[in-house]
Parts: sequence; structure tokens; C-alpha cells
Amino acid sequence: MKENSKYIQVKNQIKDWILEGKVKPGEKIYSENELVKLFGVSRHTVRQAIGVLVHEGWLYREHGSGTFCSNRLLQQTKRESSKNIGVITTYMSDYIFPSIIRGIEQYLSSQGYSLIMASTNNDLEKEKQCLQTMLSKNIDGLIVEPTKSSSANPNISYYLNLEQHNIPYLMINQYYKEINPPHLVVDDEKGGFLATEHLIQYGHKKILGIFKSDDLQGVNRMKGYIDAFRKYNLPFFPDMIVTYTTETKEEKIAEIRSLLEGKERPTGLICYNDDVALSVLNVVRSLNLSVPGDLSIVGYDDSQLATASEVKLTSVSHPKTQMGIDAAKRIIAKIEGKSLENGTDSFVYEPELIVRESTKKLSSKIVT
Amino acid sequence: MKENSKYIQVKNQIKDWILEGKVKPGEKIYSENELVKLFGVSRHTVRQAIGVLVHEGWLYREHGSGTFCSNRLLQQTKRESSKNIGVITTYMSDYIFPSIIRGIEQYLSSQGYSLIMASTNNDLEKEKQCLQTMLSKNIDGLIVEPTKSSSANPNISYYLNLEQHNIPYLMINQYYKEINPPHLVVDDEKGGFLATEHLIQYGHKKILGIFKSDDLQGVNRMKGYIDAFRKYNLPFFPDMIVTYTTETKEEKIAEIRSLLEGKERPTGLICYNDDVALSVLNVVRSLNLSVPGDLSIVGYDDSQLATASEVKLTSVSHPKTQMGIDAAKRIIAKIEGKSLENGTDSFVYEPELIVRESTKKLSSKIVT
DNA sequence: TATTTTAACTTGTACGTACATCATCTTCAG
DNA sequence: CTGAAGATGATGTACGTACAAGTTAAAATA
Repeated sequence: MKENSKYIQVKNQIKDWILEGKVKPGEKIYSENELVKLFGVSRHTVRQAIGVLVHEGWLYREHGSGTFCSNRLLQQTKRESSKNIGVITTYMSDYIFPSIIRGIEQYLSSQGYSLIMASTNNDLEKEKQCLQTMLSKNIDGLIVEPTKSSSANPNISYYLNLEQHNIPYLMINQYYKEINPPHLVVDDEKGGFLATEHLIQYGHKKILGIFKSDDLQGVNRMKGYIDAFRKYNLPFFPDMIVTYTTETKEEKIAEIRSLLEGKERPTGLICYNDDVALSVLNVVRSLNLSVPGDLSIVGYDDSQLATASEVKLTSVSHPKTQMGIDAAKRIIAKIEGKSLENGTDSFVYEPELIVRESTKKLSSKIVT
Repeated sequence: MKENSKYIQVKNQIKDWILEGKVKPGEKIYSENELVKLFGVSRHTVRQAIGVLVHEGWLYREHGSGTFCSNRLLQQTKRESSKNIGVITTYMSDYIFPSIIRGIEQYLSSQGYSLIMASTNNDLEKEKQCLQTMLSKNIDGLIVEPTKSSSANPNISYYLNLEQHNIPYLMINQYYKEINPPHLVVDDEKGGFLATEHLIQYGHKKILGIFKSDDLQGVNRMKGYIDAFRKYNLPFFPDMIVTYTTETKEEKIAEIRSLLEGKERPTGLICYNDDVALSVLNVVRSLNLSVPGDLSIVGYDDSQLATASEVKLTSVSHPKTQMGIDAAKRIIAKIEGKSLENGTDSFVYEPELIVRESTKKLSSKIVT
């Protein structure tokens, strides 16, 4: 590599601009044609110079818009990229999660990255092990679905350690408020609200809610459910909320059964997800009641299960695969020093209610 | 980065030579001018291709003497254990696969190994990319679910190269007969037989079969289906078998619909899997027929879907999570030099028929 | 005003040429 | 037989052109 070759000179000049602070991180540098005029060299030479700087991580190019100064050159500890992204999930076989994973994998592989996976089974001790593994694996970035996010997390120090190692991470579905990391989540409160509002507008008054209490998603959906009651000035009634945890699902379903057998049975039911909705649907069938005739049911997640049954479930939908793609996109952008549009690290997806056959209007006079 | 650009093609071809073992570490590759003639492109394009590969660490150049294959790969042969196991699957969000993955992950993490995942979407080109990624990732072992296993596979050389690098691999669900690798599979032929025999013993004679034709699982299940007809000396009838591929599922379901509308409609239906069974169930409902009243349906996989519907599906069950655990166990045993008890590298799981509500006995008078 | 289309500008790919620089093998002189 | 000069062929630098493809903002249209 000749020291006095033209492209080296151009390279060094541009590098100087960056080091002197004339070009700040994220800012656009001169276009190739401008550099051609400036230095009086050919475009090929300019591209060669820029190519080296891109390779070394000083710049990045964006097709059609320009060449920019990289963001993370300051504390660049010269870790060589392993092209591995870690992903920690709660349940691997959860019926909803594969679509997120698929989105992540799709984008990662298109960018030449690989995916290292681990799952916690919603156990905090296991989460700790996963984080330890990831830290020892030389990953470039980490995507985490937090475990038991509704309670305090003892593994905070690991996440802080990630920051010290300059490994970007991002949380999906939920996030630990204590560290307020970049996150992609669905507005579950709104989702719960939409589901409940739907039944209220259909004239239902006695609407039962069953929610999972050991993660934030469940807690938030429940909030939305309660909000809807408040907003429509509906009275609360006893036993209107059933909560369950990973360990107590079965017995709580049995509880629902006895509630449905009582004569004061509810006319509507908001479920934490489609899986629970189907469990309840089974109970309803065994009691010789009909859906939506005797009971309207709303699910959540709009999963494959929602349309598997004879009664297609009304369910709250959210962009699962898209969230995976976005997560991968953001983590890679951060790794490669690209700045995302408007600086915001996080995004909240709006849920949407898909009305199918499992809910119906109550034919009472009270409905406007 | 256009995938079909010339320099990418040249790059991939050269990378192939390395990964297939045609060019060994330290060896000189063709000179730029030779490559120009070989590919019929300009020298600039060749240099661009080589530039990328040098950048990625596959090659290095020596001014005046030539371009050589990096010996970074050589260090991998006497590599220290990375404690990484690669897993290549077809569909990540397939409703059946998560349980296998869960089994794999469970055992791997208990043994301190990590899981690197990639999926092919049942596309052979993508499988090639996945294998390339895995080969370049320093993995200790590889678990593969083969892609389009019913047709010839163009990626054989990659598997052979794995052997050269002393990386054990194992196939699940299906396997390429050409290389006869260690494999864990379900006896799908028997599964298809069991399902069909069940309907025959219930007095059915006109039994339709719908199978996926682009993977071996489908072909084998179909074999079992045909075997059952032979064994029970039942006559074959026209249109008794419908086959579909990944791309043509929808239209074939429509075909089933018209068969069911005809007056000579079948009384039984053997489905490739539960997903198809549910699709057909939807069609049956829309025709105002009843299951199992007018039509008995048998699914396959005994998945979550089988019990999601109001008519619980009779389905063929097989040990999904167990297969994952076994796969992980065997691959790690091989890595760590442990010998497995009975010497056999492969195992065939016996499927089991779970009889539920979607099938019923035909009373003899109705049977013509 | 809001939306669509167009034009201008950006980087990406691909071809061509010429000569410089370095390593290696061949040839020839000693 | 040995050493130096030269021929050959490899990569490195540098110039040029042309068009493709993506982005953005101005201009035209509804």
C-alpha cells in the first residue's frame, strides 16, 4: 500500500475531517462527485478511498442518499464483528413466538448475520444463565424478550454489563422499566381496551376478564380492560377478573367453569390470548352453552388458533413478523453505526381488533 | 446489494470452491486474468468480487504472486470447542417445529451448548446459504432438517465437506438417501398406514388421501396409505390421491372441495397433517356436511391444532420434543467422543394413532 | 390543498484502458 | 555452475465511460 497513492491521500483527508470534528457522527459527507472536483481525481479513486473508510467503520453508505459519518467510532474497542446476534425468548414453542423469530431470522440472514438462540421458560435463574452464555459468545447484539417482566428483575447488572461492553440490546414484547432500554412493544393496554370496548358496544355488561399476571403483557391488557369499564361508566362486579400464572393455568380455567355454571353468569369474556380463549371454549361446549349465543369471547394475538375452531375467534391482532424484522433491523443499524431516522429507539405497535364470529350483539333494548 | 449482480455471482462461486474444499487453505486460486476469461467479465468485476472475499477473510492477496485461500479455516480443523451447535430447519414458524427446537434447546443448554439457528423456507438455494454460514461459523456440530428431500439435492458437497472438517451432523424428520447420514426420523410410512388402516377397519372404502409431494415425509405417508389399500385388498378409485406442494396448497384444497360436492364423495379422508385437516374441515363446514357424520378425517402430527377445534381430530402422534432431545444428545455425544450404547447412528420413531372424534364407524348398510 | 409525477442527485454495477509495482522463472554471461 | 539481467505474469493504482437503482424534493396534476 503506497503511502503517497492518491486514494490514500483522499482517505486520510476525509478521516481528518472526522477526527477534527468537521464532520460529526451521522452527518453526510461530500458526495462522490463533489469529492472528485475537490481533489481533482477520478470517481473510481474517490470510491476506493471511501471503500476503505467504510471497511474500517468510519463511514457508511446509503444507496441513493449519500455517505455518512458513522456513529459509534469513539468507544470502538476494535472488537471484530462476529456477525452473530443473540436472541433470548421466554417460550420457544409458544404458539405466537415463532412468527417473531421468523421475522428476526429473515432479516438477519438477508444481512449475513446469524441467530444464536436461547430460551428461559419464563424462569429468572435460566435467564441469568442465558445472559451469561451470550456474554461469553462474542455476539454483536442481543434481542431479548424479558422474563417475568411484571416483577423486579435480579439480572439488571448483566444488562448494564452489556452496555459497558458496547453490545447493543433491544427488548421486545415487554421491557424492564428500571433500565428503560430500547424496546418494541405492542400497546397491550389499548389492545385490552379495544377488546373490552367491543363487547361493551355490543351491549354486554357482565364481562369477565382472564389475564396472565406474571408478565407485563397480561397486566397491561388488564389495565385496558379496567379502563374500558371506567370510560363507559359500567359498574364493576365481583369475581370479574381472574388472573393466572404460568403454573396455575389449569385450576384457573376450572374456576371459570364454575363461574359459567352459576346462574349469574357473564355474557362476555376477554381472554389473555387465543390459547386461553380456546380452553374456555372447550369448557363452554362441555356445558352445552353456545358461542356466541350464550357467551361472547374475545381472544388476543390473532394466531393460527383463532381460525382453527368452528367458531372463528374475534381477536386482537398485532404485527408479529414485522416486529421481528424491525427488531433485527434496529439492532443491526446500531451495530453498524447507522442512525435511524428520528432518533427514537423504541416503537409501540398499535393493535387492531379483528371481529369474527365469537362475539355478538346483545339484543336488548339498552343498546343504542 | 443486488443478489444477481455479476461480482456477487463471481464472489459466491469462489466462496463455493473454498467451502466445497476444491481450494484448500493456503492454496493459490486462479489469477485475476484467468477469472476474467472463466467468467467472461471484466477485471474490475473480478477484483470487486475478490475484494469482498478478502474483506470477509476468505482470501488474501500477495502483490506480485497471487491470491490465496485464507488459512483461517485451517485453524478450525484443530479448533477448540466453540460450544455452538448449528440447527438448520425448513420453516421456522411451522406449527410442528417449535416443539422439536424446544427439545434441542433444552438439552443443549443443559450441557452448556448454544444453538445457532437458520431456516431455509424449503428453498434449496437458501439451504446452500445456510450451510455456508454454518461452515464459516465455527460450529461443533450440525442438526439439519433437509430441504425438499424428495428431490435430488445439489448441496451434497457441503455435507461432505462437513465430514472433512470433522464436524458431525445429523438429520431429522427426513434425510438424503444419497449420503445416508445419521438420522432421526418417524416411520411415516407406518403412520400413513395406521391412519388408513384405522378408517378401513371402521368400514370405510372410499378414502381420499391428500399429501405433500415435495418432501419425503409426504411421500412416505402416501406410501403407507397405498400399502393399507393393498393389504386389505381394497380397490383403488380415481382421484383418490391429491398431492400438493408448498406453493399449490390453496388450489388443491379447492380441488378437494369439488370432490366433496360431487355425489360420489368419499367417506374418509387421510390428511398430510393437522393443518390440512383443519383446512378441509373448514370446507366441510361450509358445505353443511358434518364430521364425522358425513366424512371421517384423520390428521397427522397430533399438534395443538388437533384439539383446538370443536371436533377433536383423530391424528397420528409422534414424539416431537423427544426427537429434539435425542438429536441434541447424539450430536453432543459424537462431539465429545462418547460412544452411544448400541452403535447405531440412526433411530426410527414409531408413530401412534390417537383416536378422537373426527372418525366414526360406518354402519354396514350405508356402505353400499 | 393533497396527491402524483417528474427531475435531479445520490450511490451501485460494469465495462474499458493504461501503466506501476512486485515476485518468480528463464536466459545468458561470467 | 553461479549470478545477473530480462521476460513474464501476478496484483496495485488510476484514469475514463455508461447505465442501473434508490432517494429526495420540486413541479405538475387532481
